[in-house]
Amino acid sequence: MPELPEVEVCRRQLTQWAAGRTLDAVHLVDRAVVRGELTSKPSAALADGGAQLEALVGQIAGEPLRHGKRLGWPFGGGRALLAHLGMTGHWVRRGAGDDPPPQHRLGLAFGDRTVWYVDGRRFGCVVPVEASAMPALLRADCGPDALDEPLDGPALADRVRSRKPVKVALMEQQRLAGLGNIHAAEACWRAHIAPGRRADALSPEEWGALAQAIVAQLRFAIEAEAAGGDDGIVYVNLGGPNPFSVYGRGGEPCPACGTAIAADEMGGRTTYWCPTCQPA
DNA sequence: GCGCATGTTAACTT
DNA sequence: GAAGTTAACATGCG
Repeated sequence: MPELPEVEVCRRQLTQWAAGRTLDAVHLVDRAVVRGELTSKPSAALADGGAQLEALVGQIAGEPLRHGKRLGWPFGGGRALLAHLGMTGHWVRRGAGDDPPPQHRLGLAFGDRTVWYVDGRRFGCVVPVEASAMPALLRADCGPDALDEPLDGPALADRVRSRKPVKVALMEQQRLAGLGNIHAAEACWRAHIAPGRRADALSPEEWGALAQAIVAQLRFAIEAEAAGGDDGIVYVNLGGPNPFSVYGRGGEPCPACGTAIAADEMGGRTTYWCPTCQPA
């Protein structure tokens, strides 16, 4: 599930659940979630991953940082974890004696509660690193954070301009860190820009509208998702009605004008837009 | 069984 | 070099 808003909600929950507390024990259920670098391949498991995590026991957890879709979580003793949620990763909290949630991969025990990393599809991972290196690794190969380092129209144009469709370029983390398939499409809808427009064909006004739309979309999503339960993430896109304006709504009426939402493949991902509000 | 899925990356083609 | 396509990773769901 995770794009920037989902990762930010995880960051806030980990802060609330663990920051300032001593890590009492580690339950490494699936060794493959500990990797030597941020990668979606479980086959890249770290050989001594268990020992690397055990080295954190007895240390005090700090407050996690976020850049784009990544987390960087400092611990005492000069250690830290980088984390990526992949496609299905999330963190939940349970009582120490409770059954862990299904598909639990890693548990971190703090007092009478355990924080579980859950990831059905196993594209997500944690990476043990030195705390001093963590901030740089956190943003390596990434553009500015789409929420915390917002760009104005001209700066956004400089970073995102390319011959690719604008929605595809918006998803490239080297240009701008944090947008994925859902929120890139939603931001384009908010800005009245067709996702298939070439990212070198937007006017200055359109770049300005897109810059504002990105921040508005991310703030909206974080606010909606932060309303989730205390013991686990409730993503806006899990269960319940679809909260998005165009994503996943092919054929349904546009919430603004009633035109049927269009769906097509773009850069290998299904893309949704309103042909009236977002004219080609 | 089939197609699809919110992420990332490598390999190959145009 | 830029951009598009496909596959791979592993799993669940409708």
